[in-house]
Amino acid sequence: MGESNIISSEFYDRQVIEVARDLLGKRLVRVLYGVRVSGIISETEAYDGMQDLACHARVGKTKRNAVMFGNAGRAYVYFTYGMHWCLNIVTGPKDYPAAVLIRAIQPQEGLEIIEMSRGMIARKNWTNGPAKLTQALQINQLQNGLDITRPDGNLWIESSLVINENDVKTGPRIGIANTPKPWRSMPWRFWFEATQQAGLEQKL
DNA sequence: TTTACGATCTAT
DNA sequence: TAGATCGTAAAT
Repeated sequence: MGESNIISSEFYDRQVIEVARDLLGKRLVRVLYGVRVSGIISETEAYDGMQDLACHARVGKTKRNAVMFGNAGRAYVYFTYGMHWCLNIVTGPKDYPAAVLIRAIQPQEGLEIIEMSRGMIARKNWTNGPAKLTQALQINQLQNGLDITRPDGNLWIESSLVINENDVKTGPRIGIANTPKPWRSMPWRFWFEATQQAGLEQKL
């Protein structure tokens, strides 16, 4: 099922900032009902260790954030705002809590399943937010701690587009207004405009 | 046990 | 711009 180019743990076992940038253009793949459901990662954010006061790990290791303290290449899926699930990929060495939040994807495969998962919502709003894409790909607490460097969990990331440095935008992370400086303004959000990417716009 | 607050989304 | 909605971690 096209699993030959699954990204391996070496990719994730690096500085979280680098991984967050390099995940742009990669393909997030979910297998549901035996069908590939996928999208190109178009927006990410890096959360970097206990000193980063926007990171869940700032309070130390807890039951909730324990996965972040584990090996790179695992899914850290957390529940927030009483109703939403968000997907992160753990990076860096064991016992260093860092992860990349996947904030948006551009749908590519399994559009019927995405439409079914998202209900009667405008197509452009299917997966343009961290809790929207988990809804679209049916990701929840069952995927927390999952090894995404293997195909058997039905969730992984494949190499795909290469995004030019000129097309990468950066800025402060979203939704952390109460986080102290300098962490509130660190430019650790990465994204690219999908329509600028040749080959991708035709598929959108 | 109680409280305050979210790494958000949606309708208004 | 505000309401939904509840797990989590710290305070009581």
